[in-house]
Amino acid sequence: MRIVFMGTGEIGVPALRWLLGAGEVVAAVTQPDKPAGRKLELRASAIKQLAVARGVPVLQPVKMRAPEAVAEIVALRADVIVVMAYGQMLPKAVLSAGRLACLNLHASLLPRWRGAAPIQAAIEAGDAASGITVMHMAEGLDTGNLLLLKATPLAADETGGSLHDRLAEIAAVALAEALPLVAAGTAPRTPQDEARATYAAKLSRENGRLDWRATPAEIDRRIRAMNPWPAAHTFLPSPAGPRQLKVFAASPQSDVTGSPGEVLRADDAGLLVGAGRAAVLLRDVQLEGKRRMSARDFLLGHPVAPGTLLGGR
RNA sequence: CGCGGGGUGGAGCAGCCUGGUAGCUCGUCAGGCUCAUAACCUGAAGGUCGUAGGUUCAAAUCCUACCCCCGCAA
Repeated sequence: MRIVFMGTGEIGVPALRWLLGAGEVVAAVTQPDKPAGRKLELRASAIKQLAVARGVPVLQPVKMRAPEAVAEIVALRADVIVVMAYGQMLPKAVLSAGRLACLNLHASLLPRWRGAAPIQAAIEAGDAASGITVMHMAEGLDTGNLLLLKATPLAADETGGSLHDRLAEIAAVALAEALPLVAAGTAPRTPQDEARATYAAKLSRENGRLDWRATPAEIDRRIRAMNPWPAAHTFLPSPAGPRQLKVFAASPQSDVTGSPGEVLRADDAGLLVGAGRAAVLLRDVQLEGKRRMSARDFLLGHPVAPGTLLGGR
């Protein structure tokens, strides 16, 4: 089977790796290298790096909708096109460029959490489970007919990072189950229930801003969802002005009461901060310019007096 | 040359501007107090102050180059 893999994000790596071992990957299509990192050096996507390492041809069209780009894809005469976290909407001409199918792997149980940030959305919403959906691509945003879904329960301490990594592996397994069905012509094509569709918009740093008026449980979910990126954050007052403090782990404290954002206690256990009508214990933090560390270590060198108000800027 | 913070005993930080005995909070070890303790008291070990040069009588501190870590922005 001639397979074309289209993807950019790290989450697609296990799926591509599985494909490389299972079939004939005739090309990997990924976003152009972009300046990234502190030096703004050009960086190749994780997908490109893997493809190059395995000697698979790489295509990096700037605009997928451009006629030349479409022509390039069509010329590959793919049997199946597999898309995961590619980062661009695909024109109809590309969707139909796969002889048997054009599949998309999506990191949620569709139709819940269509869109760019389904992983974080599931955790922040407190969902009991997430998963991978394999669907036949359609022109809309994650609206294709369903082929199969593989669910995974969310742990109490689930983070965006842990779920991301797990779903990446599940995606490979899901693909391994879906591909034979496609080859046999027996792949299901179940329309999504539009009424149950929800959307997870692309994240920005603002999504990580902590609102201390929220309940401890909500704050904990946001912190876990945004860990490690874009990371939940608040602001710590200092003589030089508010400094950003990222929070990577915290525990809700229902038996403590404090006003929103007020530091109630700072000790070996961490920073106890008023949240909603209760409190949250910050255990893993990172001050801007510093490395991530336990709240305990942080406090050794950055004493925070009880009464300090977090969040103001 | 995208902007900025930082590299100081095991950990987190101060000291640097205004060169001249290495400081703080913890940790570790030993002893003491205590019914006991993560509490308290006493003492001890442990540092080429990122690397390489330079200035100086003298450099953690000033100058130059390089390496590494991190925040922003992408």
